[in-house]
Amino acid sequence: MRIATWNVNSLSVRLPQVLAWLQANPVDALALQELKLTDDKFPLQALQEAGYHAVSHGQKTYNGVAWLTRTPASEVVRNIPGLDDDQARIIAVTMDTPSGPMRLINGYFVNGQAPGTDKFAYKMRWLQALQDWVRSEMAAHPHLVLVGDFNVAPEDRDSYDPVGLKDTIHHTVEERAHFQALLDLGLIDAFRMFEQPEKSYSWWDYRMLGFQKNRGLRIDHILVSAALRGSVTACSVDRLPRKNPQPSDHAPVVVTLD
DNA sequence: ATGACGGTGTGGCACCGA
Repeated sequence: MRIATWNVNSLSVRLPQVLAWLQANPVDALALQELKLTDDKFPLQALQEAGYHAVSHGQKTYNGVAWLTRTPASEVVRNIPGLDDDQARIIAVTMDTPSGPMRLINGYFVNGQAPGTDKFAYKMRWLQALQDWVRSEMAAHPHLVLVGDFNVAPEDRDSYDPVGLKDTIHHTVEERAHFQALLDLGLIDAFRMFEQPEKSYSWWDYRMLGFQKNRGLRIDHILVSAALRGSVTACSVDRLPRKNPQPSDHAPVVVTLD
């Protein structure tokens, strides 16, 4: 079984690439972020014709998340329960698998702009609410995967310039502590379970030849619960879509489970 | 220090992303 996450930076623009990628990579579930469209504009039919069920939590202009699944999804939750949030950043579903139900949480985490700003304070509040909610989700669902665009580079090796960017957004002690707190709940960073190429990233700035120079960040993650750890056999970034004409600035991350 | 690129909205640019 394969599960993937991809920040597509506008599903309207990227739909042909998503369909092409799914044809080449027929994963069992794909989490999308930054749809930048409302649910009434969600391309449900095209995705169904590609063989996927889909549930979305859309929003105009910004944010928006969705799950595409091979089998129908149930127990759909949109946004963090109890958090008053006008931004569409979370969608969670349960998917039946051969080894039982699996809880799939997809997040488009807050960017945060810069430490000291209102947006950074919102990021901290949001991360705390997420942590509290994920804790309860894990108690209810032993087989759980938390994926998405975390907007956090967990360690120095996840950044092309950890010295120059020290304490800037994605690199702050506070953001990294929140990422660590998710690991402390018992989640495991699937990507780091395996040997990886040095300077592995999932996002590259559109500007200044960021991708060509591999000036990127690893901010898109797949975390798995302890009960799933033994079944994870691979996890990697697929850089190919970043080479497309009109690419998203993010590349998909894929995990394989037995 | 700033902007660089790309997407969106309703515009002649501003805002946001990371």
